[in-house]
Amino acid sequence: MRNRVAGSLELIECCRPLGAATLSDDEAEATAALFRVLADPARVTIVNLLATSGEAVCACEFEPALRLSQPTVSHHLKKLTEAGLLEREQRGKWAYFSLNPEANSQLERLVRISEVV
Amino acid sequence: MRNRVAGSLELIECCRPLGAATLSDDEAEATAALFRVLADPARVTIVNLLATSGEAVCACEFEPALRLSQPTVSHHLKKLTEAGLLEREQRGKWAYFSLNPEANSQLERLVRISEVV
DNA sequence: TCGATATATTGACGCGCGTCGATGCGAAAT
DNA sequence: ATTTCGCATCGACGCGCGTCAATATATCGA
Repeated sequence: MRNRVAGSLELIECCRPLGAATLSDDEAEATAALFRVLADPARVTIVNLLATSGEAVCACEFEPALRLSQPTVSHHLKKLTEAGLLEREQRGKWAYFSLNPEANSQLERLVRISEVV
Repeated sequence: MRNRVAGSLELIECCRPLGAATLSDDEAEATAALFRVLADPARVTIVNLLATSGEAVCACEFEPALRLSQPTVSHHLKKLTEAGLLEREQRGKWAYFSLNPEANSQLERLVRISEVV
């Protein structure tokens, strides 16, 4: 703090002190983690493709759409699934992915950081 | 694509081909860039503090609230300002920051990637 | 003008992440 | 059982980012 002059009791305010944070350190980290999952153009595209598709999509379809190697696509799908945004379903030897129904509410939670609750 | 067996005309579909992406490469990158700006707990906290404060806040207040050095706080404030989420105002030797009125609409744009337009 | 204070910039360091080739694993087909 | 195919995992590489100390810049007060 810079509002107390050394050797004096006089107070010099540069501004009103901030109230306590409404987000704990853990909550801020969790929110940032969710943002981090979507902070990549490939993962944004995957979510958008699934949203416009409306149904489960085979993993092999993303490779040409993203123009990325198979291990990289698998890596992105795993990150999105771990974050709870995607659901994975095994059909024979194919893996199908779809948007988790709770994805929208998770994203809406992100927007609330800029709104007074 | 893997739906055509070599040496045969038979088609084996693993799934219906995806339609064209509704997001261009540039749009996906721009969306990811906005996510990336908020993919840090310090920046999430800054936005949240400004939202709950409701008014402009002196830069010096963030240093104790975030428990980060002054150069690091300045770095985060710059990133948020460059992204159009914050507005900067000089008052004497103090720098005041506030939420850009367009911040909410920018964040709402992010949510739409998971919704069919 | 000179010193003090607030903020921005620079340079450097370490860590995490996106990416790929190689490999492993499981399921289906022959 | 063996082969083939789809996907996951591993190991490695390069790049970008968060962080800080040091320094520069700017503004105010004496």
